[in-house]
Amino acid sequence: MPRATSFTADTLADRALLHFWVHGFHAASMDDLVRATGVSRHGIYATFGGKKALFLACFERYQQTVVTPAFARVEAPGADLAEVAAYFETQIAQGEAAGLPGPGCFVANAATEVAPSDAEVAAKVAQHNARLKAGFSGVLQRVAPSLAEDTRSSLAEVMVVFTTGLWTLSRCTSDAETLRRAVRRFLQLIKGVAG
Amino acid sequence: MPRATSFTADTLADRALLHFWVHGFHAASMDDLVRATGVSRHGIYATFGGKKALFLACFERYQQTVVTPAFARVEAPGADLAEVAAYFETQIAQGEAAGLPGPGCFVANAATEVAPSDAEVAAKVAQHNARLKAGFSGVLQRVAPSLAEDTRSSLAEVMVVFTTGLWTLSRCTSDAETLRRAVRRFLQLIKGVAG
DNA sequence: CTTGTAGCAGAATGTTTGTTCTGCTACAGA
DNA sequence: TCTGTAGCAGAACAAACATTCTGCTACAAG
Repeated sequence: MPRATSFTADTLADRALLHFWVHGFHAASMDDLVRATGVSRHGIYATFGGKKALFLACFERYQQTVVTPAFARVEAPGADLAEVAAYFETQIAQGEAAGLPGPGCFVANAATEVAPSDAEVAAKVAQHNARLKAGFSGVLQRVAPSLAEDTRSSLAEVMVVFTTGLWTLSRCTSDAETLRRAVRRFLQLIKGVAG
Repeated sequence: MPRATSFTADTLADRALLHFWVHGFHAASMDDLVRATGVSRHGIYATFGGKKALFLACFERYQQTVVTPAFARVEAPGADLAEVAAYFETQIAQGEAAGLPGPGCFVANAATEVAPSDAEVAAKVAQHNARLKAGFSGVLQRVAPSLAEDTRSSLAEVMVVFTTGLWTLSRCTSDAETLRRAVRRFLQLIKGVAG
């Protein structure tokens, strides 16, 4: 029997994700990725087949390990705006921990850099945004059941837009406290309409 | 006397801007830029010195030819939220005219792709965001002079975040009408607090 | 029309990219 | 202790990249 592999597809994707997240797709070379993951070129190609496929795997992994845990509380039955606040806080703190300017949101980065020239990534981004909108919409339904459906829908859209802007700015703004102030004020605006 | 140049630095930057705007920095090769601008490699290098310098010139040019005209009405004395609405509409329509998914905002794109690894670009992005905030803050001061200063400041921050998200989404969302709905709803939220 | 300057197109250069290949090594079974 | 399978590190590769160079060409002045 030959020796076992020293990594799994998931651990490889996790480490590559961190690198793509900070540096983006084009600026991350395979040499960088080999260094960052500790996995040989051969290992990466044998596992995923290429750079683009690795990127897509990282996208999936980001959903599973970052978005789902952070957004689950918003999607949970009974969630209200406090859960939305907690979601924002989690992601801002994550950027802060990585040393600001933070990496922002992997999906928002991919939307800007890769999606315009890649239909596969664009579809995944649209799917992610739809998920956010559904989550926010659920909270609004709970907090303000008397709201008309199209009002709720457009408010959820506003929250998606705000969320996206937050991650874009957290990539180049070195002041997490300003972002926190904006989040608090934004949630007050929503509360003003929704209850 | 030799023949005159068939382009000016400004027209060259204008054409390169369009290409960078849609494709981003890394995905735009010099070959692409030569094709897109109609200016020879020699001409580009003689005028700006390199790809990075060309990109910075495009940034400057974007401020002059896109941001300043579109944002001037917001910065004008006497501007109110209708001018903010017009600013958003101008940029959404611009994306639509370019064929959605639109190119978004050149600055927001640069913030995501280039700023994290380039201090010069990061500084320009920060400057741009400060300008937006100042413009929005001026409108709020006019519309709601009774608001406390820190309330106005954080509301302006919220508007900057929303604006940034709007351009990021307009790059991958094929539905300008949804963005328009979100803009209308967002301005209603602001009005609810400010006037 | 001649002339000479400087812009132009495209070839050439050296580096870096993504990808593939090769020889060696670790290690589970006999 | 042997054996052979399969992972590993690094060399090797072609393509693409930003940049530089070269010979030709257009054109304003005389």
